[in-house]
Amino acid sequence: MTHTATEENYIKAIYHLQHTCDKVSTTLLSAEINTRPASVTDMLKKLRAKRIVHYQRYKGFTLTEAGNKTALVVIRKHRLWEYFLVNKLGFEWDEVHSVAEEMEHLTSSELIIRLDNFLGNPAFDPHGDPIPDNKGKIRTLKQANLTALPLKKTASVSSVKNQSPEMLDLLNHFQIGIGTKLKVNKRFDFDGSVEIKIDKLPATIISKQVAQNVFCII
Amino acid sequence: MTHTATEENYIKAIYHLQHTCDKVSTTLLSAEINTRPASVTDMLKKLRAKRIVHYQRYKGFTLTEAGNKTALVVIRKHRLWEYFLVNKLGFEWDEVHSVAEEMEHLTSSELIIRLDNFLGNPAFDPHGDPIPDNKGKIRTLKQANLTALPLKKTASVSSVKNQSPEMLDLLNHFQIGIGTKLKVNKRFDFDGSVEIKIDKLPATIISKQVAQNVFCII
DNA sequence: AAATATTTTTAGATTTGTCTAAATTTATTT
DNA sequence: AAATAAATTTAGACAAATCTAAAAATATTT
Repeated sequence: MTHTATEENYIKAIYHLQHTCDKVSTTLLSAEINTRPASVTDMLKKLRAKRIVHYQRYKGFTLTEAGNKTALVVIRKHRLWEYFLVNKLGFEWDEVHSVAEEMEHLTSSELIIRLDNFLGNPAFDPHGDPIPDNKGKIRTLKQANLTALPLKKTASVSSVKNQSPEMLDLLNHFQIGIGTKLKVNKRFDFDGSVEIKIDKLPATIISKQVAQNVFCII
Repeated sequence: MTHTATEENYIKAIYHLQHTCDKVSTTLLSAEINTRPASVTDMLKKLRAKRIVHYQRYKGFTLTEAGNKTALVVIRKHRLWEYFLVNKLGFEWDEVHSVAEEMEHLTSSELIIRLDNFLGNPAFDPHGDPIPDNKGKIRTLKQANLTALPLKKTASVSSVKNQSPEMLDLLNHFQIGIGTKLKVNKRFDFDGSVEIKIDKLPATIISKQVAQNVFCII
Protein backbone atom coordinates (compact mmCIF):
# COMPACT_ATOMS: atom_id res chain seq x y z
CA MET A 1 0.00 0.00 0.00
CA THR A 2 1.21 3.50 -0.79
CA HIS A 3 0.90 6.66 1.25
CA THR A 4 0.92 10.36 0.45
CA ALA A 5 3.82 12.53 1.61
CA THR A 6 1.54 14.01 4.26
CA GLU A 7 0.56 10.60 5.58
CA GLU A 8 4.24 9.63 5.69
CA ASN A 9 5.00 12.74 7.73
CA TYR A 10 2.32 11.85 10.24
CA ILE A 11 3.58 8.26 10.46
CA LYS A 12 7.16 9.37 10.96
CA ALA A 13 6.15 11.90 13.63
CA ILE A 14 4.13 9.28 15.52
CA TYR A 15 7.11 6.93 15.36
CA HIS A 16 9.43 9.51 16.89
CA LEU A 17 6.93 10.54 19.59
CA GLN A 18 6.39 6.92 20.58
CA HIS A 19 9.99 6.82 21.69
CA THR A 20 9.43 9.54 24.27
CA CYS A 21 5.95 8.55 25.51
CA ASP A 22 4.37 5.22 24.77
CA LYS A 23 0.92 6.47 23.78
CA VAL A 24 0.75 9.57 21.64
CA SER A 25 -1.86 12.30 22.12
CA THR A 26 -3.57 14.46 19.54
CA THR A 27 -2.20 17.76 20.87
CA LEU A 28 1.33 16.45 21.12
CA LEU A 29 1.30 15.30 17.51
CA SER A 30 -0.32 18.52 16.33
CA ALA A 31 2.53 20.49 17.94
CA GLU A 32 5.12 18.20 16.37
CA ILE A 33 3.89 18.67 12.83
CA ASN A 34 2.56 22.22 13.12
CA THR A 35 -1.11 21.62 12.50
CA ARG A 36 -4.26 21.97 14.56
CA PRO A 37 -5.55 19.12 16.71
CA ALA A 38 -8.66 18.91 14.54
CA SER A 39 -6.50 18.11 11.52
CA VAL A 40 -4.75 15.36 13.45
CA THR A 41 -8.07 13.77 14.32
CA ASP A 42 -9.07 13.78 10.66
CA MET A 43 -5.81 12.16 9.63
CA LEU A 44 -5.98 9.56 12.39
CA LYS A 45 -9.29 8.33 11.05
CA LYS A 46 -7.69 7.96 7.65
CA LEU A 47 -4.65 6.17 9.05
CA ARG A 48 -6.84 3.90 11.12
CA ALA A 49 -8.81 2.95 8.02
CA LYS A 50 -5.48 2.06 6.40
CA ARG A 51 -4.51 0.01 9.48
CA ILE A 52 -1.51 2.19 10.21
CA VAL A 53 -2.51 3.18 13.74
CA HIS A 54 -4.38 1.70 16.67
CA TYR A 55 -6.73 4.52 17.61
CA GLN A 56 -9.84 4.94 19.78
CA ARG A 57 -11.31 8.39 20.10
CA TYR A 58 -10.17 10.32 23.14
CA LYS A 59 -7.75 7.51 24.02
CA GLY A 60 -4.55 8.32 22.12
CA PHE A 61 -2.91 6.14 19.49
CA THR A 62 0.11 4.04 18.52
CA LEU A 63 1.48 2.65 15.27
CA THR A 64 0.48 -0.82 14.16
CA GLU A 65 3.09 -3.30 12.98
CA ALA A 66 2.49 -2.06 9.42
CA GLY A 67 2.78 1.55 10.58
CA ASN A 68 6.10 0.86 12.24
CA LYS A 69 7.43 -0.73 9.07
CA THR A 70 6.38 2.25 7.00
CA ALA A 71 7.99 4.66 9.46
CA LEU A 72 11.27 2.80 9.23
CA VAL A 73 11.23 2.95 5.44
CA VAL A 74 10.75 6.72 5.54
CA ILE A 75 13.46 7.17 8.18
CA ARG A 76 15.80 4.99 6.14
CA LYS A 77 15.27 7.17 3.10
CA HIS A 78 15.68 10.36 5.09
CA ARG A 79 18.97 9.28 6.61
CA LEU A 80 20.42 7.87 3.41
CA TRP A 81 19.70 11.16 1.67
CA GLU A 82 21.27 13.08 4.55
CA TYR A 83 24.35 10.94 4.19
CA PHE A 84 24.40 11.67 0.46
CA LEU A 85 23.96 15.40 0.96
CA VAL A 86 26.81 15.65 3.45
CA ASN A 87 29.27 13.10 2.11
CA LYS A 88 28.75 13.54 -1.62
CA LEU A 89 27.42 17.05 -2.09
CA GLY A 90 29.38 18.71 0.73
CA PHE A 91 26.48 20.14 2.72
CA GLU A 92 26.97 20.80 6.42
CA TRP A 93 25.04 18.77 9.01
CA ASP A 94 22.63 21.50 9.94
CA GLU A 95 21.66 22.32 6.37
CA VAL A 96 20.49 18.90 5.29
CA HIS A 97 17.45 18.24 7.38
CA SER A 98 14.90 20.23 5.40
CA VAL A 99 16.25 19.03 2.07
CA ALA A 100 16.13 15.39 3.18
CA GLU A 101 12.63 16.05 4.48
CA GLU A 102 11.56 16.44 0.87
CA MET A 103 13.72 13.68 -0.57
CA GLU A 104 12.43 11.06 1.87
CA HIS A 105 9.14 11.07 -0.03
CA LEU A 106 10.57 10.02 -3.38
CA THR A 107 8.79 6.78 -4.16
CA SER A 108 11.15 4.64 -6.22
CA SER A 109 12.43 1.74 -4.15
CA GLU A 110 14.98 0.88 -6.85
CA LEU A 111 16.39 4.36 -6.28
CA ILE A 112 16.96 3.68 -2.60
CA ILE A 113 18.57 0.31 -3.21
CA ARG A 114 21.01 1.88 -5.65
CA LEU A 115 21.62 4.94 -3.48
CA ASP A 116 22.40 2.70 -0.53
CA ASN A 117 24.97 0.78 -2.59
CA PHE A 118 26.43 3.94 -4.06
CA LEU A 119 26.99 5.28 -0.56
CA GLY A 120 28.56 2.01 0.60
CA ASN A 121 25.63 0.87 2.75
CA PRO A 122 26.27 3.29 5.60
CA ALA A 123 24.99 2.31 9.06
CA PHE A 124 24.82 5.84 10.51
CA ASP A 125 23.83 9.21 9.12
CA PRO A 126 25.90 12.40 9.48
CA HIS A 127 24.41 13.13 12.91
CA GLY A 128 25.27 9.64 14.11
CA ASP A 129 21.69 8.39 13.95
CA PRO A 130 21.37 4.78 12.80
CA ILE A 131 20.08 4.07 9.28
CA PRO A 132 17.56 1.20 9.22
CA ASP A 133 18.57 -1.51 6.74
CA ASN A 134 16.29 -2.57 3.89
CA LYS A 135 14.51 -4.95 6.24
CA GLY A 136 13.84 -2.18 8.74
CA LYS A 137 16.45 -3.34 11.20
CA ILE A 138 18.28 -0.65 13.18
CA ARG A 139 21.79 -1.19 14.44
CA THR A 140 21.89 0.42 17.85
CA LEU A 141 25.00 1.39 19.76
CA LYS A 142 25.56 1.54 23.46
CA GLN A 143 26.19 5.20 23.96
CA ALA A 144 26.89 7.59 26.82
CA ASN A 145 27.17 11.36 26.79
CA LEU A 146 30.20 13.21 28.10
CA THR A 147 28.67 13.68 31.54
CA ALA A 148 28.45 9.88 31.97
CA LEU A 149 31.53 8.59 30.17
CA PRO A 150 34.24 6.86 32.27
CA LEU A 151 37.19 9.20 32.94
CA LYS A 152 40.50 9.02 31.07
CA LYS A 153 39.32 6.46 28.54
CA THR A 154 39.46 7.32 24.85
CA ALA A 155 36.05 7.13 23.22
CA SER A 156 34.68 7.90 19.77
CA VAL A 157 31.95 10.48 19.23
CA SER A 158 28.98 8.68 17.72
CA SER A 159 26.09 11.12 17.73
CA VAL A 160 24.90 14.53 18.80
CA LYS A 161 21.42 15.06 20.20
CA ASN A 162 20.84 18.76 19.54
CA GLN A 163 21.55 19.26 15.85
CA SER A 164 21.01 22.99 15.56
CA PRO A 165 23.34 25.30 13.60
CA GLU A 166 24.41 26.86 16.92
CA MET A 167 25.49 23.48 18.25
CA LEU A 168 27.33 22.67 15.04
CA ASP A 169 29.10 26.00 15.20
CA LEU A 170 30.29 25.29 18.73
CA LEU A 171 31.38 21.73 17.92
CA ASN A 172 33.27 22.90 14.85
CA HIS A 173 35.07 25.35 17.09
CA PHE A 174 36.08 22.55 19.47
CA GLN A 175 36.95 20.42 16.41
CA ILE A 176 34.47 17.77 17.50
CA GLY A 177 32.66 15.77 14.83
CA ILE A 178 31.20 12.29 14.40
CA GLY A 179 34.11 9.86 14.77
CA THR A 180 36.34 12.24 16.74
CA LYS A 181 38.38 10.39 19.37
CA LEU A 182 38.48 12.09 22.74
CA LYS A 183 38.72 11.43 26.45
CA VAL A 184 37.19 13.10 29.48
CA ASN A 185 39.91 14.19 31.93
CA LYS A 186 37.83 15.67 34.70
CA ARG A 187 34.35 16.77 35.68
CA PHE A 188 33.69 19.91 37.67
CA ASP A 189 30.89 19.60 40.16
CA PHE A 190 30.42 23.33 40.48
CA ASP A 191 28.79 23.82 37.05
CA GLY A 192 28.88 20.32 35.57
CA SER A 193 31.44 21.30 32.95
CA VAL A 194 33.98 18.72 31.75
CA GLU A 195 37.57 18.93 30.56
CA ILE A 196 38.19 16.94 27.40
CA LYS A 197 41.32 16.04 25.48
CA ILE A 198 41.50 15.43 21.75
CA ASP A 199 44.74 14.02 20.38
CA LYS A 200 47.21 16.75 19.35
CA LEU A 201 44.99 19.54 20.69
CA PRO A 202 45.29 21.25 24.06
CA ALA A 203 42.73 20.14 26.65
CA THR A 204 39.61 22.33 26.82
CA ILE A 205 36.61 22.72 29.02
CA ILE A 206 33.12 22.42 27.63
CA SER A 207 29.89 23.34 29.36
CA LYS A 208 27.46 20.86 30.86
CA GLN A 209 24.89 21.79 28.20
CA VAL A 210 27.23 20.71 25.43
CA ALA A 211 28.51 17.65 27.30
CA GLN A 212 24.95 16.36 27.68
CA ASN A 213 24.47 16.46 23.93
CA VAL A 214 27.62 14.72 22.76
CA PHE A 215 27.38 10.92 22.80
CA CYS A 216 30.20 8.36 22.44
CA ILE A 217 30.32 4.63 21.86
CA ILE A 218 31.17 2.80 25.08
CA MET B 1 7.33 32.87 -7.08
CA THR B 2 6.92 29.18 -6.37
CA HIS B 3 4.82 26.61 -8.15
CA THR B 4 3.30 23.28 -7.19
CA ALA B 5 4.59 20.08 -8.76
CA THR B 6 1.41 19.93 -10.85
CA GLU B 7 1.87 23.46 -12.12
CA GLU B 8 5.48 22.64 -13.00
CA ASN B 9 4.31 19.64 -14.98
CA TYR B 10 1.92 21.77 -16.97
CA ILE B 11 4.59 24.38 -17.60
CA LYS B 12 7.10 21.78 -18.74
CA ALA B 13 4.55 20.13 -21.02
CA ILE B 14 3.62 23.45 -22.62
CA TYR B 15 7.31 24.17 -23.16
CA HIS B 16 7.85 20.88 -24.98
CA LEU B 17 4.69 21.22 -27.07
CA GLN B 18 5.68 24.72 -28.14
CA HIS B 19 8.64 23.21 -29.92
CA THR B 20 6.40 21.16 -32.19
CA CYS B 21 3.60 23.68 -32.79
CA ASP B 22 3.91 27.32 -31.94
CA LYS B 23 0.55 27.77 -30.25
CA VAL B 24 -0.62 25.01 -27.95
CA SER B 25 -4.23 23.80 -27.78
CA THR B 26 -6.19 22.54 -24.81
CA THR B 27 -6.77 19.05 -26.21
CA LEU B 28 -3.15 18.61 -27.19
CA LEU B 29 -1.96 19.47 -23.71
CA SER B 30 -4.61 17.33 -22.07
CA ALA B 31 -3.38 14.35 -24.10
CA GLU B 32 0.23 15.09 -23.17
CA ILE B 33 -0.37 15.08 -19.43
CA ASN B 34 -3.23 12.59 -19.29
CA THR B 35 -6.00 14.78 -18.02
CA ARG B 36 -9.31 16.02 -19.39
CA PRO B 37 -9.51 19.23 -21.43
CA ALA B 38 -11.68 20.76 -18.72
CA SER B 39 -8.87 20.33 -16.20
CA VAL B 40 -6.46 22.03 -18.57
CA THR B 41 -8.76 25.01 -18.89
CA ASP B 42 -8.92 25.31 -15.10
CA MET B 43 -5.15 25.19 -14.79
CA LEU B 44 -4.66 27.70 -17.59
CA LYS B 45 -6.69 30.26 -15.70
CA LYS B 46 -4.47 29.72 -12.69
CA LEU B 47 -1.29 29.95 -14.75
CA ARG B 48 -2.55 33.07 -16.48
CA ALA B 49 -3.22 34.67 -13.10
CA LYS B 50 0.39 33.86 -12.20
CA ARG B 51 1.55 35.36 -15.50
CA ILE B 52 3.03 32.09 -16.68
CA VAL B 53 1.02 31.83 -19.89
CA HIS B 54 -0.49 34.11 -22.49
CA TYR B 55 -3.99 32.75 -22.83
CA GLN B 56 -7.27 33.86 -24.35
CA ARG B 57 -10.22 31.51 -24.20
CA TYR B 58 -10.72 29.41 -27.32
CA LYS B 59 -7.49 30.82 -28.77
CA GLY B 60 -4.72 28.58 -27.47
CA PHE B 61 -1.81 29.62 -25.31
CA THR B 62 1.97 30.05 -25.04
CA LEU B 63 4.41 30.53 -22.20
CA THR B 64 5.37 34.03 -21.10
CA GLU B 65 8.99 34.97 -20.55
CA ALA B 66 8.60 33.99 -16.89
CA GLY B 67 6.96 30.71 -17.91
CA ASN B 68 9.83 29.88 -20.19
CA LYS B 69 12.32 30.55 -17.43
CA THR B 70 10.46 28.29 -15.05
CA ALA B 71 10.26 25.53 -17.65
CA LEU B 72 14.01 25.67 -18.15
CA VAL B 73 14.64 25.38 -14.42
CA VAL B 74 12.47 22.27 -14.25
CA ILE B 75 14.10 20.77 -17.33
CA ARG B 76 17.52 21.54 -15.90
CA LYS B 77 16.66 19.71 -12.72
CA HIS B 78 15.16 16.79 -14.59
CA ARG B 79 18.22 16.30 -16.78
CA LEU B 80 20.75 16.74 -13.99
CA TRP B 81 18.96 14.06 -11.99
CA GLU B 82 18.88 11.79 -15.04
CA TYR B 83 22.60 12.26 -15.39
CA PHE B 84 23.04 11.42 -11.73
CA LEU B 85 20.87 8.33 -11.94
CA VAL B 86 22.73 6.92 -14.93
CA ASN B 87 26.30 7.99 -14.23
CA LYS B 88 26.40 7.66 -10.46
CA LEU B 89 23.72 5.13 -9.57
CA GLY B 90 24.09 2.92 -12.63
CA PHE B 91 20.54 3.05 -13.95
CA GLU B 92 19.90 2.43 -17.64
CA TRP B 93 18.63 5.25 -19.86
CA ASP B 94 15.12 3.95 -20.18
CA GLU B 95 14.64 3.47 -16.44
CA VAL B 96 15.40 7.00 -15.32
CA HIS B 97 12.65 9.08 -16.80
CA SER B 98 9.93 8.38 -14.27
CA VAL B 99 12.31 8.66 -11.32
CA ALA B 100 13.65 12.00 -12.56
CA GLU B 101 10.05 13.08 -13.11
CA GLU B 102 9.66 13.05 -9.34
CA MET B 103 13.08 14.45 -8.49
CA GLU B 104 12.67 17.47 -10.75
CA HIS B 105 10.17 18.88 -8.27
CA LEU B 106 12.56 18.98 -5.32
CA THR B 107 12.64 22.64 -4.36
CA SER B 108 16.08 23.36 -2.89
CA SER B 109 18.12 25.46 -5.32
CA GLU B 110 21.24 24.94 -3.23
CA LEU B 111 20.76 21.22 -3.89
CA ILE B 112 20.84 21.75 -7.63
CA ILE B 113 23.90 23.98 -7.52
CA ARG B 114 25.78 21.36 -5.54
CA LEU B 115 24.48 18.48 -7.65
CA ASP B 116 25.60 20.24 -10.80
CA ASN B 117 29.11 20.69 -9.37
CA PHE B 118 29.22 17.14 -8.06
CA LEU B 119 28.42 15.85 -11.55
CA GLY B 120 31.03 18.11 -13.14
CA ASN B 121 28.59 20.56 -14.74
CA PRO B 122 27.48 18.25 -17.54
CA ALA B 123 26.14 19.87 -20.72
CA PHE B 124 24.11 16.88 -21.93
CA ASP B 125 21.97 14.28 -20.21
CA PRO B 126 22.23 10.52 -20.83
CA HIS B 127 19.91 10.74 -23.84
CA GLY B 128 22.00 13.49 -25.36
CA ASP B 129 19.52 16.23 -24.54
CA PRO B 130 21.13 19.52 -23.52
CA ILE B 131 21.03 20.57 -19.86
CA PRO B 132 20.17 24.27 -19.45
CA ASP B 133 22.78 26.08 -17.33
CA ASN B 134 21.84 27.95 -14.16
CA LYS B 135 20.92 30.98 -16.21
CA GLY B 136 18.59 28.96 -18.39
CA LYS B 137 20.90 28.91 -21.36
CA ILE B 138 20.86 25.79 -23.54
CA ARG B 139 23.90 24.77 -25.50
CA THR B 140 22.54 23.48 -28.77
CA LEU B 141 24.35 21.30 -31.21
CA LYS B 142 23.95 21.13 -34.92
CA GLN B 143 22.65 17.64 -35.35
CA ALA B 144 21.49 15.40 -38.15
CA ASN B 145 19.97 11.95 -38.00
CA LEU B 146 21.39 8.98 -39.85
CA THR B 147 19.08 9.50 -42.82
CA ALA B 148 20.56 12.99 -43.38
CA LEU B 149 24.20 12.57 -42.41
CA PRO B 150 26.85 12.97 -45.15
CA LEU B 151 28.12 9.58 -46.35
CA LYS B 152 31.46 8.07 -45.32
CA LYS B 153 32.22 10.72 -42.73
CA THR B 154 32.78 9.68 -39.12
CA ALA B 155 30.32 11.33 -36.76
CA SER B 156 29.58 11.07 -33.05
CA VAL B 157 26.17 10.02 -31.78
CA SER B 158 24.81 12.89 -29.72
CA SER B 159 21.19 12.08 -28.95
CA VAL B 160 18.33 9.68 -29.54
CA LYS B 161 14.80 10.90 -30.08
CA ASN B 162 12.71 7.89 -29.12
CA GLN B 163 13.91 6.87 -25.69
CA SER B 164 11.77 3.82 -25.09
CA PRO B 165 13.13 0.59 -23.61
CA GLU B 166 12.58 -1.08 -26.98
CA MET B 167 14.79 1.49 -28.70
CA LEU B 168 17.45 1.15 -26.02
CA ASP B 169 17.37 -2.61 -26.42
CA LEU B 170 17.94 -2.30 -30.15
CA LEU B 171 20.71 0.30 -29.78
CA ASN B 172 22.46 -1.82 -27.16
CA HIS B 173 22.36 -4.67 -29.63
CA PHE B 174 23.99 -2.51 -32.31
CA GLN B 175 26.42 -1.22 -29.65
CA ILE B 176 25.29 2.33 -30.28
CA GLY B 177 25.27 4.75 -27.36
CA ILE B 178 25.76 8.48 -26.80
CA GLY B 179 29.29 9.31 -27.97
CA THR B 180 29.65 6.28 -30.25
CA LYS B 181 31.67 7.13 -33.38
CA LEU B 182 30.19 5.79 -36.58
CA LYS B 183 29.85 6.49 -40.28
CA VAL B 184 27.07 5.92 -42.79
CA ASN B 185 28.33 3.87 -45.73
CA LYS B 186 25.24 3.71 -47.89
CA ARG B 187 21.52 4.41 -47.96
CA PHE B 188 19.02 2.06 -49.59
CA ASP B 189 16.22 3.79 -51.39
CA PHE B 190 14.00 0.74 -51.39
CA ASP B 191 13.16 0.87 -47.68
CA GLY B 192 15.20 3.81 -46.45
CA SER B 193 17.53 1.59 -44.41
CA VAL B 194 21.17 2.60 -43.96
CA GLU B 195 24.42 0.69 -43.63
CA ILE B 196 26.59 1.94 -40.80
CA LYS B 197 30.13 1.16 -39.72
CA ILE B 198 31.41 1.40 -36.16
CA ASP B 199 35.16 1.04 -35.64
CA LYS B 200 36.22 -2.58 -35.06
CA LEU B 201 32.73 -3.93 -35.71
CA PRO B 202 31.42 -5.36 -38.95
CA ALA B 203 29.15 -3.02 -40.95
CA THR B 204 25.43 -3.51 -40.27
CA ILE B 205 22.19 -2.33 -41.71
CA ILE B 206 19.66 -0.52 -39.58
CA SER B 207 16.07 0.28 -40.47
CA LYS B 208 14.84 3.69 -41.51
CA GLN B 209 12.81 3.90 -38.30
CA VAL B 210 15.94 3.57 -36.19
CA ALA B 211 18.04 5.80 -38.45
CA GLN B 212 15.52 8.63 -38.07
CA ASN B 213 15.92 8.54 -34.32
CA VAL B 214 19.69 8.51 -34.01
CA PHE B 215 21.26 11.97 -34.19
CA CYS B 216 24.93 12.89 -34.61
CA ILE B 217 26.93 16.09 -34.28
CA ILE B 218 27.80 17.48 -37.69
C1' DA C 1 -18.71 14.99 43.86
C1' DA C 2 -19.43 19.30 41.60
C1' DA C 3 -17.22 22.89 39.03
C1' DT C 4 -13.81 24.23 36.05
C1' DA C 5 -10.23 23.55 32.77
C1' DT C 6 -8.18 20.99 29.20
C1' DT C 7 -8.22 17.91 25.48
C1' DT C 8 -10.40 15.89 21.71
C1' DT C 9 -13.79 15.49 18.33
C1' DT C 10 -17.45 17.08 15.17
C1' DA C 11 -19.48 20.16 11.83
C1' DG C 12 -18.92 22.98 8.22
C1' DA C 13 -15.86 25.76 5.20
C1' DT C 14 -11.64 26.35 2.07
C1' DT C 15 -7.99 25.21 -1.41
C1' DT C 16 -5.94 22.34 -5.06
C1' DG C 17 -6.53 19.54 -8.75
C1' DT C 18 -9.45 16.62 -10.75
C1' DC C 19 -13.83 14.87 -12.96
C1' DT C 20 -18.58 14.60 -15.84
C1' DA C 21 -22.13 16.64 -18.32
C1' DA C 22 -23.92 20.45 -20.55
C1' DA C 23 -23.28 24.80 -22.97
C1' DT C 24 -20.67 27.64 -26.00
C1' DT C 25 -17.44 28.73 -29.56
C1' DT C 26 -14.84 27.59 -33.58
C1' DA C 27 -13.98 24.64 -37.63
C1' DT C 28 -15.49 21.76 -41.34
C1' DT C 29 -18.84 19.93 -44.53
C1' DT C 30 -22.30 19.90 -47.60
C1' DA D 1 -24.52 30.01 -45.79
C1' DA D 2 -26.58 26.53 -43.12
C1' DA D 3 -25.75 22.25 -40.87
C1' DT D 4 -22.87 19.35 -38.59
C1' DA D 5 -18.73 18.17 -36.13
C1' DA D 6 -15.03 19.12 -33.12
C1' DA D 7 -12.84 21.72 -29.62
C1' DT D 8 -13.22 24.47 -25.59
C1' DT D 9 -15.24 26.33 -21.64
C1' DT D 10 -18.55 26.58 -17.76
C1' DA D 11 -21.08 24.69 -13.96
C1' DG D 12 -21.25 21.77 -10.38
C1' DA D 13 -19.26 17.85 -7.81
C1' DC D 14 -15.55 15.24 -5.38
C1' DA D 15 -11.24 13.86 -2.64
C1' DA D 16 -7.25 15.36 0.15
C1' DA D 17 -5.60 18.13 3.68
C1' DT D 18 -6.30 21.87 6.11
C1' DC D 19 -8.76 25.43 9.04
C1' DT D 20 -12.20 27.76 12.72
C1' DA D 21 -15.76 27.50 15.95
C1' DA D 22 -18.62 24.85 18.69
C1' DA D 23 -19.75 20.54 21.11
C1' DA D 24 -18.43 16.50 23.72
C1' DA D 25 -15.42 13.85 26.59
C1' DT D 26 -11.82 13.54 29.94
C1' DA D 27 -8.88 15.54 33.68
C1' DT D 28 -8.09 18.50 37.38
C1' DT D 29 -9.22 21.40 41.03
C1' DT D 30 -11.72 22.86 44.81
